[in-house]
Formats: sequence, C-alpha cells, structure tokens
Amino acid sequence: MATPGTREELEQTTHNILESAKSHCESRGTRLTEKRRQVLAGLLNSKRALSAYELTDYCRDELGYPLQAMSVYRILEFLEKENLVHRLNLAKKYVACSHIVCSHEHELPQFLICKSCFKVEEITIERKTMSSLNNSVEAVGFNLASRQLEFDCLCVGCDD
Amino acid sequence: MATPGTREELEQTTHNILESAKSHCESRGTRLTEKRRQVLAGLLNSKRALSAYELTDYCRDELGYPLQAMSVYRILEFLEKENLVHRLNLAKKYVACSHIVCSHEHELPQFLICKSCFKVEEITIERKTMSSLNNSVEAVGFNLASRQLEFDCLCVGCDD
DNA sequence: GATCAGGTGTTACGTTATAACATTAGCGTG
DNA sequence: CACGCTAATGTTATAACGTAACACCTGATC
Repeated sequence: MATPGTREELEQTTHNILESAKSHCESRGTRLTEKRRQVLAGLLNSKRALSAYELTDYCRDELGYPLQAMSVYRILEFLEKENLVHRLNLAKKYVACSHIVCSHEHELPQFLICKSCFKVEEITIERKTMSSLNNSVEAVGFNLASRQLEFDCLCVGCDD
Repeated sequence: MATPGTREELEQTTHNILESAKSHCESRGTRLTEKRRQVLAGLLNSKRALSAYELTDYCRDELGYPLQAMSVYRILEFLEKENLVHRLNLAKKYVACSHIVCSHEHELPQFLICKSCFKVEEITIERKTMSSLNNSVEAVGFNLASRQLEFDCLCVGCDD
C-alpha cells in the first residue's frame, strides 16, 4: 500500500491497525479496552514519539477524554507487553510499533530518535554489524539488555 | 600499569588523575576549583556511574561537604565540557572519563551500562562496524547525534 | 578600591515515573 | 440473578531527575 496522503486515508489506516491490535489482544486473552485503544490511537496518529504526559494532553484535548498520567503509564505498560508500542528510554517517550498489522516475524528494529523533534525512524541494521557489536560487548563480560537499540540522532530537518 | 589493588594505590591513582585534570583545565584557561575537584573525585572513586543526587550524598557523607543538587549539576556540566566526565543519557548518571591521564587521542569510546548495578565499561567498536551503522542511519535521513553510543546491558554479575 | 566575570548559594518549579490504596467493570459459576 | 473473583481504572501522594531565575561572593584587572 502506498503512503497514505489525505486525512481520510490516514484515519482509515489507523482504524485498520487498531482492528489488528484488537485481534492481537483477543488471541492472547487480553483486552484492548476503549481507553487503551485511545492511547494507542494517539500514538498512531502522531508522527513523533510522545511522552506519557503528552498523551494525557492528547486525550483531554482531542478526545474530551480525561485520563490521568498514572492511567496512561499503566496503559502504556500494557501496550508494551503486548508489543503494540515501544518505550524509548533515551527520549523517555513512546511510539506505536510500526509492524502491528504484519503477522509475520521481523528482523529486530533499531530506533533512530531525533533528539530535537522526536521524530522516530525504525531501521534494521545488518546482521553482520549486529553480531560484531555483540562480540565486542560480550568480550568484556556484558550482554546487551535488548537487541532493540536506540540511537540519539538529528533528522535532516533539525540538523544545522 | 597494573590494576591498582590496595586502597592506598587507588587513592594514589585518583590523586594523579586529579592532577592531570587540573593541568588540563589550566591549559584551557578554566579552573578546577575545590568543589569541582571533589565531584570529580567522587566519580573517580566509584566503580559505577552515579547520579547527580548520589554525588550530593557523596559530598555530604564522605567529605562533610554540603553541596546542593543544583551546584552538582552545574559542576557536572562544567566537567563534561572539559571532557573530564561523561553524561550517560540512558542511565541518567555520570562517569569520570577513563582517559584523563592520557594526552594522546583515542578512538571514541562506546559505553556499556549495566542497567541493574550501573557498572560502566568503555569499549571501542570496530571502525568497520561503526561506519556500517552510520550508513544505515544516513540512508534514512538521520545523523547520529554523537559517535559515543550507549548500550543498555547486564553485566555478568547481574545477568540471571 | 571600583568594576566585572566567573563561581556558588538558594528557592522554586517542571518533567518523568511509581507506590499505595480505593473503586468500578466485566465475567464465570452456583 | 446474586455472588465473588480478577482485571481495569481512579485517586492521591511522593520520589527522582533536571532547570530557571536571581542573589551573593570572590578574585582578577584597571
């Protein structure tokens, strides 16, 4: 499918992803409740990573839906366990997983985070590069906590 | 030089490093004041990364030297500009640079941070690996904000 | 000794995150 | 349907990390 352009197309896409997310939860015996759905939709509609507090603002402003930070954190924790969102430690923000609609397995993504505008890009680095990195890490008695690395970046728009 | 063992040897080493740091500042027209020296010493004497607030505790407890968080942050900012300490964004903590005494240039270090005990190891990854990574990043219109990467890890002691 | 810059003290506040406990909603079972 | 269990959410308080703003002090220079 081509990159969606109009607002209608975007919402259609978001809607489809939310349906996929719902099935995903049902198949795992968990529930994508209305509020969880709203938070996920907030992330899906954003081009950039959002903090938990930005999501509470989103719910209040866009949905007329008051949702306190505590609840948002709990919901994000749930969504992360379901592999529907990723928590970005470097930015202290959250993004929707970009592969919710795909059922097949993916290479593990690495996250490029623009430290200025918080735009996020998922890339897959070469297997060879990853294993070379892994060797260096293990050589000194450490293990990568996650294969899903985060890199502090500047995107072309924000780079001077 | 062998790894220092006794407390005396360790303190001797710390002392030498602090002298190097002092010269380093003088040559750049900046001042390694007593408080800045104390904060740097705190990091040098620690096997793990410390937060700004842990450093205020260190000053209060170990030195009988009250130093408020605000001051510690300012001092850390100074020390980082002088390349005497590194700020670890992932851990939100700080470590002394492990190359203060060396005058020659180094390959840029990458930091392995144990997310459990905050032990930090500096490694240098292969130039080839680094440039491969860099290519993947630039291919999607991003630039690494720093060549000094940080990796969330678990050290052998903390790994289950 | 007047002035100026750098360093530090002090207070307040903003942001991110979690703990603890109360309440409500949904769901199966008798 | 009523009961009771668990999951989900509400509510309040607080911890940890970080910065803004302004006051004061000290040391160097003219």
